[in-house]
Amino acid sequence: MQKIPEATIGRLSVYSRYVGSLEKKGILTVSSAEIAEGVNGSPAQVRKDLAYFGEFGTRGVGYNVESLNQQIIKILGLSIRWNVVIIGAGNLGSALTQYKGFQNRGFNTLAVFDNDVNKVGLKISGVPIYPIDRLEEFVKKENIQIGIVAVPFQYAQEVVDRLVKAGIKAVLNFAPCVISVPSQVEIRNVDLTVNLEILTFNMGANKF
Amino acid sequence: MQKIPEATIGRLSVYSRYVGSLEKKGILTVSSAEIAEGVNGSPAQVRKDLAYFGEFGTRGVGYNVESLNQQIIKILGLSIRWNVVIIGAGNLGSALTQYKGFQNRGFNTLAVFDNDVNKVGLKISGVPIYPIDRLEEFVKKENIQIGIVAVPFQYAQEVVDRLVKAGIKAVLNFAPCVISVPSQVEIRNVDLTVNLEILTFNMGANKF
DNA sequence: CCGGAAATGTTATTATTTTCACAGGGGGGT
DNA sequence: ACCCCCCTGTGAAAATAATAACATTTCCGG
Repeated sequence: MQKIPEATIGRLSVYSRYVGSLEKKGILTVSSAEIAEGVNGSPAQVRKDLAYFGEFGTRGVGYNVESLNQQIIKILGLSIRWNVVIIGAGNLGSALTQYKGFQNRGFNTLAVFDNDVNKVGLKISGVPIYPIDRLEEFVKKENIQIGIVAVPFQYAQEVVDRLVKAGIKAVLNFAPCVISVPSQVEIRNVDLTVNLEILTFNMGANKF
Repeated sequence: MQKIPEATIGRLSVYSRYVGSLEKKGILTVSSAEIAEGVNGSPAQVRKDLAYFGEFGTRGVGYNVESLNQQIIKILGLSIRWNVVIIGAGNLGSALTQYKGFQNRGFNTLAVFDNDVNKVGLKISGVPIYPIDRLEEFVKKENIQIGIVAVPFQYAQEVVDRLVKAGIKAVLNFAPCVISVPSQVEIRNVDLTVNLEILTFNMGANKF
C-alpha cells in the first residue's frame, strides 16, 4: 500500500479511454510503446503507472486489450456505478447533464438542482430539474455519492456545505473559487480561468 | 531564466484571484500566511512561488495588495488583452461564451463557430455565431491568439488542425481526447471525465 | 530445441517540487 | 536609539516523480 501519484491516476483514465477505443476496433494486443504513442506519453511511464497496481502484461508480448481495460476500470473504481447530482441548470450544468461521456463511464446523473422556479419541472436529456430546497433530502434518499457544482462562485461554498451535510462523498467544483470541505470528502476543482492563464503565461514566457 | 513549475503558474492564477478579492474589500496589505489560508496552501509555497519572479514583498510587513496583484497579472501575461474564438456553440460552448470570468481577466471572445446552420447568425451574450467555414479567415484577419475547442471529440483534432494552420498560438481543448499540435502551439486539455475518475479512485483507494 | 527479437517489470538514477529552517530587513513602541 | 516582534526571501534538505537502463520472460522461426 504505497502512495500513488495523482498524475498517474489521471493518466490511467486516459489510457483506459485509449485502450477502450482499441477494443472497439477489435485490436487484441497492445504494447506500452503503442499506448504511449496514442496518449502522447512515454512507454516507460505507461509501464510504471500500471506497475503500481500489478502485472497486467506478458513479457515479449504486451497487454491484452480487453483485460487491461477491465483492470484499469476496476482500479479507477468504475466497476460500480456512481450516483451523481448536478447543481446549477445554467449552460454549464446543462452541458454536463447532457454529456454522454459520464454515462458511458458509469456515472448516473439522477437530478439537476436549481433555484430558478422557471427551470424546475423541466428536464435536460431526461434528467429532471428539482428545486434547490430538495437537495439534501434527495442526496440522502437516493444515496448520491458525487455532486457536481456548476453554480456562480458566490453560491458555491454554500452549496458544497449543504452537500457535505447531506453526506456526499465527493465534489467536482466548476466555480472559480477555493472551496473548503472536511477531509473525508474528496474535492476537485476544474478552473477554466486558471487553465487559460497558464496558456497566456506560456505564450509570453521567454522573459523568465 | 530558470524553469518554473507549471503548478506554480496555476497557483499564481489562484493567488491573483484571491488578492484581487482583497483589493475589492479595500485591504491594503497581506502576508504570505494570509494568502495561504485564503487558497488552502502553505505560506512557504506562496513565498517560493512569488520568489521565482522577483521580490514583491517587504520583510516584516508583507505584500502590498494592489501592486502584488498587478505584478502577478503581468507575470501571467494578462496585462494585454487576448483575442479568443470558441468553436462549438453547444451547451458547453455557450456556457464558455457567456462566462464573465474570461472578460474580467482580459480575454475577448470575438466569435463562436458552429457547423449548425440553424445557429449561425444568432448571438450568445452579444457574441456572433459564424459558420465553421469562416474559421481560418476570421482567425487570421482578427489576429486571434487563443482557440477554445468545445466540439464532440470526433471533430476535435480536425478543428485544432485548422486553427493551427490559421496561425493560432494556443488551444484550450474540452474534448475528451488526445490532441496533437506542433511544438510552438500551446495546448491544454480540460478533461471532465478524468477529473471525475480521479475522484472515484480516491473514494475507493484504501486497497492500494 | 535453440537463439534472437520483442516487450514487460523493476531497480537505479536523475530531475523536479515541496517543505523546512533561518538569516536578514523593517517597523513600532518605549 | 534601541529592542523586539514580524514577515520575507532563500539555501538546504526532504519528498516526490519521471526517466533510463537492464534483466527476465515470451514467442517464433529454423
